[in-house]
Amino acid sequence: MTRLSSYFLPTLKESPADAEAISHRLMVRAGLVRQLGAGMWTYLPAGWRAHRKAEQIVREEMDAIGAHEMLMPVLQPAELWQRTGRYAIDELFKLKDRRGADLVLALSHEEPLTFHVAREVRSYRDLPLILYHFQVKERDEARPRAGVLRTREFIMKDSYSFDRDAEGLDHSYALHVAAYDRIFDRSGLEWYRVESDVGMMGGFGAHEYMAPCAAGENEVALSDAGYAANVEVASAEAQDVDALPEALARPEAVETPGARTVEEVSAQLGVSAGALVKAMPMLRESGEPLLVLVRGDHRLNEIKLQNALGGAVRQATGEEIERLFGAPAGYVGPVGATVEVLADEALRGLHGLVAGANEAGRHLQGVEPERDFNASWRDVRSVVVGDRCPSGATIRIEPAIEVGNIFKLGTRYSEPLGATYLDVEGTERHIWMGSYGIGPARIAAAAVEQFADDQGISWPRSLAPFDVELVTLGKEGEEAREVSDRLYDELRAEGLDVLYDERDAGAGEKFADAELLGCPLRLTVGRRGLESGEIEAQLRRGQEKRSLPLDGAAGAAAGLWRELP
RNA sequence: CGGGACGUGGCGCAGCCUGGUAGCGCACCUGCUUUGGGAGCAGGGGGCCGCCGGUUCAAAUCCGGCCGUCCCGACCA
Repeated sequence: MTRLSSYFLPTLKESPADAEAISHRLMVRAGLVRQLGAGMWTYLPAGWRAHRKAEQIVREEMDAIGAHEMLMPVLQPAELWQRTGRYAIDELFKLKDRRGADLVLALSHEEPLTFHVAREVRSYRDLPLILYHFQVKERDEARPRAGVLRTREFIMKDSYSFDRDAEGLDHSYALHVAAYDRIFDRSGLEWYRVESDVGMMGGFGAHEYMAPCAAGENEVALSDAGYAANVEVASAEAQDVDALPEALARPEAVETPGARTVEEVSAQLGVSAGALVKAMPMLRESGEPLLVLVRGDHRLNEIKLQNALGGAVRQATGEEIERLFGAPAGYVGPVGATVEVLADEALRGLHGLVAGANEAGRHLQGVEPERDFNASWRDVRSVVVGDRCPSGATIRIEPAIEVGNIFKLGTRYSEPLGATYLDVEGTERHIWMGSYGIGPARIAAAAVEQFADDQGISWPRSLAPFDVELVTLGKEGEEAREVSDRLYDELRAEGLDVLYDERDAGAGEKFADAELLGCPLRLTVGRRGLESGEIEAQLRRGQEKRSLPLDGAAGAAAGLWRELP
């Protein structure tokens, strides 16, 4: 029985002062969630219903690819994490029990599941296997934000695939791609599957599922030709530099006193930023200096750089620049450089460039790569709007929230945790793994972000906390109330989840609350409609109103509901 | 972790500069009226002014420290 008069749905007329993101404001205002602390959120009954709707979609599609649901603890021995090297992660909550034993709160569950599989799986006959659970994750986030979008504790569906070899992993990965595509279609979201960085998960090969929305923390590069990648890894053909200076027979020095930045140099010399060579002094993990070059109007993408180098790099400090690169910051350049030089592909074939002269207050004009300096060529810049994707279509960039991710882990965890099996020949081999996450809370919040209007939330049918909100304007003892009570039972008999607003409140207040909560269909029973034998249906998305004959209204409403987005 | 802002009934805010019995709107409770788009009138309840310390005859107000929360950036399985 979900009668609003006895339900816990505390709605707010005004947004909390500290709420910025649309989903943050509306989910609080609609009475779905409440904050307990930074990055710590309570789901109130209606919010939890939406969360569970998302979970159920995920559960059904995981089961459909033969995955098996289970449950693992959040509290875990630190030792497992020390073995995989992930104990050092800053986001990992670490604690001790009363005897002083080291424990962690899991931020993901590769370690415990691999531990179990290592002990139970012996033979190739036990593989492949896909296991999953919905469990709380704990992450000591540097900055929780945007309500429920980035929290320190959240529920995640994480599944893990265990295969005999790389081909098996490819198959498990493909199964997940298919399942995830269906999950996000069913959830009613606008979404993209994009190429992504593997990040701290390790492994090789990854995609992210992104829901475009204003509050998104990620940027995705997209093209009409179907290109879709996180800008962290996106690759595209650069636009030409307009007004490239004319080529010179050899580099010529020019005085550029005080000009250290691209803006200052291009202004002083009157050339476009794209005609400059931006030279960034970096240090590899080993301490080896490395000079990285990108076009002046481009930005270095450190993730792409690290992936290209296969190791970590960092920017050199001012002191290191003078000592290892032989020039003050702002005047370092590739011509005559004594360190390793790595150049971005977008510089290839250009001429008439301006680069640091490796002495204070001077730059070189007319620089030409490959004639005036040698470098190894890599794609290490961030793509920008207007670049061309591999199919030649124009790149656009949209903010988006990551709602799911899939990783090919390989033997990243099976090796340190000893997860092996015996193959047909009796040879011991490491299990090939994949890991796959989905955040139901983010699915719900992304839906709020994508479909909200001035009146409030507008849920997709598949995620709404209730299918129908039934608003009665009749009071106890009146005909309209009796009709509403009957309709409530009939709607439930049609299999619909109904929130019945029979509060002793004004019509305006009820309508406003219904629109704020955002159930896809609102039915209104009032004296006015009954006089002509009708009740009113309002489709939340678009707020179109229709009259339904009172006779057979429940069946008609159910039919209407089934056609909603 | 760097930068910025804010902590005053449940929510949104004023009061602080210039120290002197804490206020407004919404919400809440009671009564009457009202009832298809956040009603009206009357009455009423509720605040360690984030915490600790200092200055002062006197601190929401001035000073110091701490804690908390939000925003930008860095970071982000």
